[in-house]
Amino acid sequence: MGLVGTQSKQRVPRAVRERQMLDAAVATFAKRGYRAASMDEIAVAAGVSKPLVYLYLHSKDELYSACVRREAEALQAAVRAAVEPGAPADRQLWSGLLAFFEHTAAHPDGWAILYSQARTVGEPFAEEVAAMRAEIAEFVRALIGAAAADAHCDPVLADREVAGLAHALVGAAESLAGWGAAHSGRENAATLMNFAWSGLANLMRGGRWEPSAR
Amino acid sequence: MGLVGTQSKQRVPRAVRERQMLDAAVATFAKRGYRAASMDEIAVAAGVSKPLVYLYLHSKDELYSACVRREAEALQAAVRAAVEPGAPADRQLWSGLLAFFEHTAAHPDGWAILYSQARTVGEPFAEEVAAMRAEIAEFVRALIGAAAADAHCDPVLADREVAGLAHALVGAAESLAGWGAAHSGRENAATLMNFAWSGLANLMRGGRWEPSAR
Amino acid sequence: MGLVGTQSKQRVPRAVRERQMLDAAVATFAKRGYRAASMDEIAVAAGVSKPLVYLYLHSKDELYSACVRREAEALQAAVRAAVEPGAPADRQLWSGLLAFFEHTAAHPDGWAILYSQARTVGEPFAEEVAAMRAEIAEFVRALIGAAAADAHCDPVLADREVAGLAHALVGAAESLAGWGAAHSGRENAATLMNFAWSGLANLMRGGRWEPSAR
Amino acid sequence: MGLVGTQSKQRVPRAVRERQMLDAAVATFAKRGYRAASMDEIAVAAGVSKPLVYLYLHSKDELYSACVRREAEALQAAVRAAVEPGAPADRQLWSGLLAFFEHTAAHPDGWAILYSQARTVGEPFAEEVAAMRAEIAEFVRALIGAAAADAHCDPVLADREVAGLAHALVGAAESLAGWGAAHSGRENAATLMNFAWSGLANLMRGGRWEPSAR
DNA sequence: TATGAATGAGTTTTCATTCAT
DNA sequence: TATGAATGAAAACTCATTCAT
Repeated sequence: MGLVGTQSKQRVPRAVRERQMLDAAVATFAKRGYRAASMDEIAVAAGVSKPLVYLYLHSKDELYSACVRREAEALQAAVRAAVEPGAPADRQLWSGLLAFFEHTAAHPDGWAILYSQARTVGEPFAEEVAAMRAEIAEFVRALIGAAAADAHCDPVLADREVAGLAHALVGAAESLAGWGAAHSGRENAATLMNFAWSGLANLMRGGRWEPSAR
Repeated sequence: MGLVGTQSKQRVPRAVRERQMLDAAVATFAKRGYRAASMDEIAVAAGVSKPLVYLYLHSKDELYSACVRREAEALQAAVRAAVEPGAPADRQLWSGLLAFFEHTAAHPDGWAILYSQARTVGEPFAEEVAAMRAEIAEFVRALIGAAAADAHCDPVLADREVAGLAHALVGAAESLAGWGAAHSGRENAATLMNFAWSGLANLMRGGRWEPSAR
Repeated sequence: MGLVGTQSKQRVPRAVRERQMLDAAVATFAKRGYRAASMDEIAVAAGVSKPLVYLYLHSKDELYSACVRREAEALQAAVRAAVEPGAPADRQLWSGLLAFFEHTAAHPDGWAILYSQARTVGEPFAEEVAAMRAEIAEFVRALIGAAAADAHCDPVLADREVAGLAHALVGAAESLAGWGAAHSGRENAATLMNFAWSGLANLMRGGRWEPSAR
Repeated sequence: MGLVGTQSKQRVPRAVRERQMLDAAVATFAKRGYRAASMDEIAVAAGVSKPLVYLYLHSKDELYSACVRREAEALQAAVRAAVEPGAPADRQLWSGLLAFFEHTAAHPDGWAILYSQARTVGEPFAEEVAAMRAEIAEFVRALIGAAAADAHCDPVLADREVAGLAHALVGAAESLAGWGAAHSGRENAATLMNFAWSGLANLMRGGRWEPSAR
């Protein structure tokens, strides 16, 4: 006794324990989903007793919210850190996408919580996730807007159209992140840029695909 | 007694009852999510007793699977019916997208089950949904491949690249279907075509966006 | 099989089951108190499973409220049935007290719920009990008022004074009911009448005990 | 450091800390009831950590018992101090009642513990309270007995009858203390004396109310 | 003297599912 | 075909209590 590692009831500072719990919760929620994950399982995964989880995180809802907040902030931080503010719009978009795919590939459980699980309607944290998604979409929207301004694009794009494009791009990225977990972030980012960028460029030049256009 | 409308415990043919139950289940699952929806609530919504639901649909899982199957088939049928086999690829894509957006807008509960709810991992029907999604992606992939062949596109697109594009397109459509519920299917479809088609066209011509391209 | 009494899972009509549950709940709450009584124990005492208790009575709170309501109504009915409306006030009071003591002696558990347990502050049914007590006090107050009017009592008794007397009488009766559970209702009623009635009579004649009166 | 008021973990003598804890416990038990009050809440209210409460008071039960004991002794001391041993019986009763009502009005939380909460059967301190109540009743019984002896009351009152009267009086006082919290102790005491004393006097003179007495 | 960290045991409540008719 | 009656199993959450410092 007295040796490091001999602890039976480890005494660990609160901050550390909270991180352990969040780690365990993210993994468990990712694996099972919100409703199917039990507090019991999370506590076991965290290596503590259930009451301690409640003492620190208060409820299943708050625990999930804390997970979502942490993972969303990490993702946003990664993307934001990657983007060089002064660079041309396509460069910015590329950097952002690259960071996005690399982060989600590196943190699949966090991504599962943000994407697959948290969409679930009816749960009390739905707005937390919706807000994060809206923020990301707005970020992309601003990028597209800036690019359009750069290009002096003539038949100005309607706001609603830009917003729609942003949502489409976000959805495409999310889908690729899920599908392409096995592929490198660079490949995914390139796919999306190829897919989207010349479409955007064309749009900005005033070109439009017309349904009647045979 | 015996008069039409006087019976309280109606004897209704099995097929009709089953449809009532599926309707109620789809609505309830869409509103609450799989776990949160209770068989009690579904039975009440269907206007029958719980044992009858079990008699016909056997279990919550099977019930949900039946819902997913029905809604997935309806969506696929709608898309397939809209596409003219002989038409040029862009025309086919346009028709498919239009049908997709119109169907999801017309059946938001069905769409919620396919998209939001059913993604939830860990649930036993996850594969049902994944399969449907894969089928749709494959359909799109085939379209793109056909278009590429049409265009005699020279630096042949890698299979993996085409699949990635297909997934991106599907994700973009899904995202738009959720975001743009308020907008007309035609608008959404146009947005996506503008967004995606010239990118594809450009790709087929061998143009590529390059990260190094400053 | 087929013999009466061979049931393993008895099928009993809802009304009967509800009464069984209320009986068990009254006994258990009386023995343990509201918080200390567990739904498990009540279910076992009622000879059913816990879910059935919840199916019929919805929650511990509602269950307790139902108990209080039932016992309060029974007590009030017993007292009210015993009082002859036209009789002189002392006669009415006597009959009421007698019925009160006999009923509480015959239903000690019900009385425990109304008196000992239900006074507990902080519980959500407190007002239910307070209301019943107020109703009884009001009934007595009316009796005293009527007696005073009968007696043409001269220095009219202040309303507040009458109300105070009524509360004192109720408290005395409650105390006796608890203490004198072993004694006959008739004895208890006589004790109270002797204790209280000539005091009232004296008051009505204008006599008052004065603190200064050595 | 070392300056008065600078310490955060105050070193306070045991006696003082114990009083703080009892004060907090009395207030909390009064507000929530025995079961609903948590040791956590009490510790917070006392401004100390939970282990310290256990160090000094050992368990929830013992803590509650200590509260009951302290409040009961304070009430008894107040009543006893007010009664002049040599005075005539009615005078003694008057002084005791007055002190009782004034003390309970001044210490409503203490009274709540003794009266409302502690009656709860099934809890391990029930006897503590019952003992106190018995002691008070005995005190009153002695007073009545003395008065009867004073009055050379002829048809000697049976012991059981005197005890019953004492209990009735105590219950009346308790009821008034709860109902009449808003009224002055003097008013309440006067109400009771008027209510009870002439009844007692009459009894002692051999007068009895008879059920048959129409 | 004083406390942050930790838990075993128990609570109320819900739900998918079945039996007897 | 249809249902009222019934339950096993498990979930979220709380609490009195103790250990290590």
